[in-house]
Amino acid sequence: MEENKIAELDEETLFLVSQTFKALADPTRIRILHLLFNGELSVSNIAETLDLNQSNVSHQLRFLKNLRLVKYRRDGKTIYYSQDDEHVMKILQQSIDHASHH
Amino acid sequence: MEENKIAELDEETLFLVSQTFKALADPTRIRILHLLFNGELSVSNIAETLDLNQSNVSHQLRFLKNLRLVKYRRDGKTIYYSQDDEHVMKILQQSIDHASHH
DNA sequence: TTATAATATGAATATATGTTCATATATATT
DNA sequence: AATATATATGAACATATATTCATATTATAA
Repeated sequence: MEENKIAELDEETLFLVSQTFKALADPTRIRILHLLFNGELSVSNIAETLDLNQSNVSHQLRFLKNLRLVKYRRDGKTIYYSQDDEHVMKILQQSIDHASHH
Repeated sequence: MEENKIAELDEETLFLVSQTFKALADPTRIRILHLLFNGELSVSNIAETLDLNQSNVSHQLRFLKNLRLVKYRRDGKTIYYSQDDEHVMKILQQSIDHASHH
């Protein structure tokens, strides 16, 4: 029988994983993603709902967009953001559930 | 019918979740936890294996211990660390698998 | 074209974080 | 008791990060 040895961690995977968790490591970004559970929202809508600076929200959304955790569509002057990574959203949901039971 | 509305995020849960993901957001800590998939290891063993400063490993282990992601036992001069949060370790494993397929 | 609204961007800044260095603590050995 | 080994700790430092401010961009409406 072979040992159930865990595979090596290559540099690229390590970077990707750490970046993804970094996205989830900030309260503001968690709140934004948490909001997007309910569906797409405009930047100003997110900012109002969470009582955040528009610029701040825009910066954070860019961060999330670069990691492809969210996507957007434009409708006139308004840009609607929505989730774009089921796996990460599921992990976030699980972790919130897990943490909220304490 | 009611809408499937997502519950509010209270301050404490938000903090806990962000802290947990912060633990997973650093490459060094990911490498340490990844090593611990295979079982308990001493501080010096971790440091050697990952080619890290002993002090650095010690600091990171303290961080992980404070979040109860790892636990330790002493045997003489040696202290052995091991994983202590199945849920988080499962999430890490999933995320590594997910990321390594790209 | 001018004005208005929604969003994005870059610079500035304060704070957080990761790592190293020097040293302290705890245990074992002689 | 003196020495050696394993780990922990605190200070220092460099870098990263989150937020704000001022302004640019893009699209609509007057």
